[in-house]
Amino acid sequence: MSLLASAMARYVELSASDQRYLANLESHARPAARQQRLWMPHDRIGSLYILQDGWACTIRRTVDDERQVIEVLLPGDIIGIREFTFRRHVSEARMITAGTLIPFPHEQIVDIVAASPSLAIALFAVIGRQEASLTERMLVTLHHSARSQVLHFILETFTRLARLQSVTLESFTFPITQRLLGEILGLSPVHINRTLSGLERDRLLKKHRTRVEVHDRRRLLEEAAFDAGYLSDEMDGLRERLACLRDSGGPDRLMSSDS
Amino acid sequence: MSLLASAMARYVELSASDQRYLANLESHARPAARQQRLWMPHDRIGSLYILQDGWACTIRRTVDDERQVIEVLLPGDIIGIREFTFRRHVSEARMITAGTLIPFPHEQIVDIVAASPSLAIALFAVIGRQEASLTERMLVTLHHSARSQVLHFILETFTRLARLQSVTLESFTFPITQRLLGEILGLSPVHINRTLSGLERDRLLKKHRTRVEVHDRRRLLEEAAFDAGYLSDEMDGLRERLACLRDSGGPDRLMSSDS
DNA sequence: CGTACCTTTGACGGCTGTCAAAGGAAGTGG
DNA sequence: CCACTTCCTTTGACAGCCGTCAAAGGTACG
Repeated sequence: MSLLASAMARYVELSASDQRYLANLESHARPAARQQRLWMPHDRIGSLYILQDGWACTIRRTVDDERQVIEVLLPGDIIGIREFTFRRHVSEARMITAGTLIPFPHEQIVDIVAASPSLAIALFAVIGRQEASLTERMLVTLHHSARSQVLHFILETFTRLARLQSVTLESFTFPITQRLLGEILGLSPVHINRTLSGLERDRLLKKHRTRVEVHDRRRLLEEAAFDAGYLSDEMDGLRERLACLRDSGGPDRLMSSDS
Repeated sequence: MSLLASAMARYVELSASDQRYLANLESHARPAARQQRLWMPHDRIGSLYILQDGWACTIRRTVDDERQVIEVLLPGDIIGIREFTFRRHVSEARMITAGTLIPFPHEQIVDIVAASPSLAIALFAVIGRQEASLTERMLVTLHHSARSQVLHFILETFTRLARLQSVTLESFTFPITQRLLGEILGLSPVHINRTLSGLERDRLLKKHRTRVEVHDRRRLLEEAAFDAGYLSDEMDGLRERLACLRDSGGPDRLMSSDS
């Protein structure tokens, strides 16, 4: 199954035509350079991008031109789904590492929603998880120390990575500079540096270049106050209701606008 | 047109059957007391509520049992739309003032999405605005002083109110205690008090009981760094695409599960 | 090989939290 | 209608986390 299809299948059953549709979308992948910009604030909404490979992020700027990263995107995520109902972007989007993108026009969401209730609900689920992730970050940001925030973000990212590929806490890819980590958590790069030094001094973990090595898993989990509940795939009642729809013979017109 | 219908009609054209469906939903309104709880964390997802009258909020708790308000809901908002794709609530929801609620089972979203692409897209638009509001708060929270945060929240709330009823900046309803304002912005009630005192001392505005009176509109706008762009109703291309669907004769089965 | 960016370290200041206590307002029950 | 209780508001003192400024060394990319 394709990357996107398996992301959606976490939430709903995909019909054969749903899967064909998603596979077809993915057939137009193209490479993206490190730091490449996908859009800027005030740009008209055009393409959304499925991130097939690499890391990306969306960014907002304050009036003082400070940067705040809103979300960090990993393979399988849809870049821009947050804003497709707006006329213009408020955020900036760019690649963090080099990678691969699958662009598709934002109006196509309308076709997807019209043709497949299952995919529509899966999109709601995707957006809901993104939003939950954001509220979780807000909670940690407003009520915990810089140290907890750093640990929390590292654990969250690890958990998301672990669903995509085989990774171990002892050492995993983490291509986030200290400056960028500051822009994610809303902290100054100087303070991020002090915090990471402290974590290394206390033998909790070490970040070197583009990797993180966890040395004391138990204390890490303790201090991070991380509860993966908000990343849960579980839904309630919706799959069953969708099944009813299918049994009663809903329409299936997804491939009609196929390119 | 009903409250909910006009909220949705901001984003898409509603067919006669869409409007009938929403009007039918609203026929089951019931009163809700001040401070009434709608659900608690870990409750199974059951009803969503359309807020017809009064103010409500959703809340998350940190591990230290501090409270963080995630969203403040005004008449026309859907309480719980954020979490309907989860199995259990992570947030708490409760009324701020007394009001009126229209409950409906969360699975019904599936029927709506299956039957009306327009309503489905409108739901995406609603969720998108909520999320934009959240990222905006995050931006202000992480990069501006308590004073700016307070001004920003007051202006945002005023702007939302102004779309519902005729209100003037000079004096409008604001049933938020200083403690609650602290829980919204992630600040201590003590500091909220100092900040409000400062704003009153500087002749910017005065909050007394359940009202806010703005004395210096110009400086308020200046200091709040408020840009209403993220509350914009505008969409791009989606209405047109929905119109194409209608012309090509999509299904219309909304009233089939009517109660 | 040079330039730009990232990391590291020190000094200093300020915004905001915590603790504590008292006065005021509002809702409750008799 | 009054008394009581609870919650909200206000004020002062003090501490600490984190931002800013500055400078230097390290690393990577062109």
